[in-house]
Amino acid sequence: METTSLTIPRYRHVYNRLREKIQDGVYQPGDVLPSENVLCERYELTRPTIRQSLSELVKDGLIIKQKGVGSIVQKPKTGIGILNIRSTTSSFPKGTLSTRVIESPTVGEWPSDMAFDIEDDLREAGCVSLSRVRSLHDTAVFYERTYLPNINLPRFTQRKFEDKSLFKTLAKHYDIHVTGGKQKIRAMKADAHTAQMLLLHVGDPILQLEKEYTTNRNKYLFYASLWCNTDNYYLEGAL
Amino acid sequence: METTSLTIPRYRHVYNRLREKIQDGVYQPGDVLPSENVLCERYELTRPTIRQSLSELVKDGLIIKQKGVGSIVQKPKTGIGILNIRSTTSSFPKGTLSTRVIESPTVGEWPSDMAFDIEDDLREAGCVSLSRVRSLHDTAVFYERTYLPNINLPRFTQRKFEDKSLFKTLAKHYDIHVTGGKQKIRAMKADAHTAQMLLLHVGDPILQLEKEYTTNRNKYLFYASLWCNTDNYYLEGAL
DNA sequence: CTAACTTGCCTGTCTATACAAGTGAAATGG
DNA sequence: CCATTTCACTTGTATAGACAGGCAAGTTAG
Repeated sequence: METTSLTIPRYRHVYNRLREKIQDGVYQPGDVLPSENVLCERYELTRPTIRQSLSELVKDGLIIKQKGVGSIVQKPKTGIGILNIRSTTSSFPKGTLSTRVIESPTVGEWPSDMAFDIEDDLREAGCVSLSRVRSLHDTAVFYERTYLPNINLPRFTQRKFEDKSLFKTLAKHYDIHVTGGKQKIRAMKADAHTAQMLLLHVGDPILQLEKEYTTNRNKYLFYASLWCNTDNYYLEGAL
Repeated sequence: METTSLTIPRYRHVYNRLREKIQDGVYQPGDVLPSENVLCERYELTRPTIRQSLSELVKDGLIIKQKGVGSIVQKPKTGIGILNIRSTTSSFPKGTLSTRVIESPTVGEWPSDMAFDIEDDLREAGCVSLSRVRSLHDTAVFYERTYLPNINLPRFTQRKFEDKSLFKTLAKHYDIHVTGGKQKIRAMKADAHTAQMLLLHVGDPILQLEKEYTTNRNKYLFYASLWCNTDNYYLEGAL
């Protein structure tokens, strides 16, 4: 019997609430969040749990903590927040990012020029790939190709990703949660295809990211390649 | 009275030990680290403390954790590990990275084109800047300019950074520890000066990083600009 | 021999508590 | 009025223990 853990951890619940309040402007940049002890009372949790929520906000760069002072809300990012682990869509305020699906999910082979080594199990299972272009304020900012192992993903190729994020789809329908990963970054010249996708000229400098995501499912990794136009927007992230 | 905290936290001590053992090959890639309970006994600490050490190793991408299995050692990075918070020198095995000082620490003004807003206090204090070129296997991989506020840094301009890292110098002589930060990344064409530093041609695609570091000292921030040649080495980091 | 079950080990989550140490404002004393 | 001390509040570090849930190997029943 598969016992999917549909209960989200409490620290994540608090993280979500606080993040909403920061992104909605309830807590303004420069403000100090309620102290850890106050949050303990408010959410009826103990301090280690609250601290775990706050440390996730630090990871995202939404707050910084100062000993003897508190948790200070940071100014929202002006660039593209895809350096950290959150899904792309959740890195932007609602409505600012638009997505165009170039290639719907298709079953096929793994690409030959993967930036990461993949295990034989995954290679044999084959690969589901899709590609999208994301735009910010009507300028194409990045072109993304995602590769997932074709294991236990019933009806995946028929799903739509227009409005939903891939991360949420994986979580909701397949109980797959991203737990971590690695990335590689380099600068390169745009080739013909990428230039077309990002509305640039061939040879323009673009930024390439290769990502490997680990999940709660043992040995289930998936991959994404991104090409970014950074003429107007930096990539941003916390250290 | 200044009471400098010269005792390092225990979780950091364990982190350092484990990291040494991983980088020295005592624990090989694919190996499972001793379980948390075993580490508790070995270092005579409790599990939350051990877990904090391990979570730092996860941040660095040195291990990943798998529920029901353990902490699995990852393959060492083949690229440049400057996306995370560690100092540049500590991101490389000893002896692989060479540093050439282009401009020794000099007191002057802040640059006019800073990627981050700086507070008035810092601006008025003036700025100490230095620049270095770092090479990996005889190829120049990045050119780095560092900017520090000129506050309480006696004899700083006379110090040498040839062999020591800036992070260690700040920690040892001034008790300044880096606690976090932000970064911005973009792709651009090399200008004349950068091309000369990195032995490239003008117009070649290079990667630019702007970093803002926060420290344990209240309101003491410092900054670094990096230009990277990613022709041969990716930038790598954990998510 | 194979499939189902049991068991032990492992990490993930959470509680309850304690003390150390940094910060800033209020109280105090000259 | 100003400098110093005190104090309340904050986060940082650490202990001790509990229960859940994933994983793999060994055991047992068919």
